[in-house]
Amino acid sequence: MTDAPTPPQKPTDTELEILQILWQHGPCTVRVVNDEQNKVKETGYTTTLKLLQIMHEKGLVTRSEESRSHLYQAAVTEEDTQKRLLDRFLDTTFRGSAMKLVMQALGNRRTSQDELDQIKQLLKKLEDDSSKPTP
Amino acid sequence: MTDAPTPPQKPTDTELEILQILWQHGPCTVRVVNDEQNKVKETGYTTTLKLLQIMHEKGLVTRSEESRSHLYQAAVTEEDTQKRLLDRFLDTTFRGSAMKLVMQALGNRRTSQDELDQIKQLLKKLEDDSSKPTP
DNA sequence: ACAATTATACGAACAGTTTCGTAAAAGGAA
DNA sequence: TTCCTTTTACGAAACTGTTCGTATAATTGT
Repeated sequence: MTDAPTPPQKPTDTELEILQILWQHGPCTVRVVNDEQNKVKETGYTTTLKLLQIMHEKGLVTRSEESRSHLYQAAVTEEDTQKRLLDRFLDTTFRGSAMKLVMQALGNRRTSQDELDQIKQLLKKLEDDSSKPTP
Repeated sequence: MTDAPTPPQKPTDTELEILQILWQHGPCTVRVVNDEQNKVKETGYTTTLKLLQIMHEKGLVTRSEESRSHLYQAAVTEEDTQKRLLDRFLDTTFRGSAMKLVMQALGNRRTSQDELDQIKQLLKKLEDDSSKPTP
């Protein structure tokens, strides 16, 4: 092994958009990523290319150069990234109060009964765990 | 009235840190804000001053120039800002799924029984409301 | 009144991000 | 082969956000 042990970098907004595309599509060529971006916002092809190259340097994506069109792939999982960003967001915006955030998130948006049930289930589990923390 | 009807701007990270200080302390002089910042991270006085001036231009803060040391005050409420930022964060990071965010937030951090109770109460209220949406 | 301190204003340097023009290499079709 | 298309690589411009040096004005103390 030579390098890139941990890529604990905070992706920028645009980088996150690209990661979303990669998470949803799996390995993609620059062309595919660019097409996806253009569905939302006009973006030059070399702009997308450059971004992917930079993300590669940062270790956010890996790439296969086997075929002429390189295949880019997310090097970080969606959940890890969400967790990292959520931690940061919670601290900077809600001063660490998960509860305030949860209350706002549930209050602001319409949540389906099915989703509410899932949350209730999690709450029950959290309460059970807290009664026997270290088994 | 002349201007500044709505300041719907997304504060930068540093601006948010300053807003937090203003929300916690109420109207502050540059000196006070700078002292607070220095408790966390060394920051030059004129750096703080410049930031506050820019935030003033953007309409994020108001200022009173009555005394020589101007008094700066948040022009946006903490809750409005949290709501705005949460909406954006939810879309960019969790693709709009409030549930996924809530599950992560509750799962990642230790939440007290009291807080869990508050959330359960909110869930009950949400379920009640959904049965009679428009009274 | 004078010096020292403290404030504001302003502009410029710096760093990071995003965009794009242009060149060069690779491949495919005529 | 030669031409056309697609791709990568590279560098520089355009932006944004942050930091700070310096000038100037107001205030205080001696």
